[in-house]
Amino acid sequence: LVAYNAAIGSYMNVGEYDKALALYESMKEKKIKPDSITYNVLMTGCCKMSKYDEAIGFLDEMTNSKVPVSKEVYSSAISAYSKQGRIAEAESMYAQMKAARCQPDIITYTKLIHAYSIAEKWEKAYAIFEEMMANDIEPDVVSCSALMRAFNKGNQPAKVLSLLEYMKDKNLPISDAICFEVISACSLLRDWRTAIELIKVMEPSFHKLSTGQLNHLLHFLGKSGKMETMMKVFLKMVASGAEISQPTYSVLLKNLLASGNWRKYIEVLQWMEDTGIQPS
RNA sequence: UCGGAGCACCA
Repeated sequence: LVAYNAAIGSYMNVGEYDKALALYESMKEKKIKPDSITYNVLMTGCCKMSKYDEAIGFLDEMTNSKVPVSKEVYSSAISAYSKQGRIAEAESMYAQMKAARCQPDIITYTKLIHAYSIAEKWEKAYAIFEEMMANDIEPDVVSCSALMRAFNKGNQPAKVLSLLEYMKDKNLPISDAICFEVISACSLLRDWRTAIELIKVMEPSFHKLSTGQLNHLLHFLGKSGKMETMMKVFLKMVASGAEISQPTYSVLLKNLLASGNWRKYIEVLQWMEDTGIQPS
């Protein structure tokens, strides 16, 4: 059983849905009864490939064959529904979970918060967050970032900033995800000063950021007219030995052009050529 | 053996 579960999971991770399914069929032929882990692996695998209906299909098979539904499976089902925008069904899974006396944990709560963020219901997301705390579960950095996402999508940037204060009080680390949510919030509030301060705090860990994140940062700085800071960050990227690719140059050039800084524009174009990157 | 958020340009 364990070997089957692991193998099905591996096929799912590399996108071999048919092979995973074949294994599932073969285990049934051999009278090996799939357990809740088997079903959860199948469901999460389906979700990764956006096969949500198939995921729900496995949930049905699971309940039909009386396999007990674990909290992991409830959580996966909540995601499967919410990612399709079926929030009512996600809510009903949560209700069933409670009815089955299955204790939601921090991951379940985070998925619910995320579900409401997809559904653009920040009030509901916040209510889940409070429910979680009422159940003596301490928010962590992931649940906070999920709630921040919901706040930003609902145009509640001030709430993002107060959540940030809460996190500082609790000594929660400020992850890069949190940072980008806060930057988005500052952007909505046109509060560049707070954003720039935050970027300064992140500076020592620039080398850990992905290229996408660095480009996002440059994009934000440019958009807010902080050309000097943008160039400074860029030079730090170069100095830290990061691979600078064409999209990074595009962001720089676009912003320099928009701000009318054509001298710098030409200079950057020159750097780009020097490093052998073709302009698109 | 299984479950959670976030990541730019372009499209």
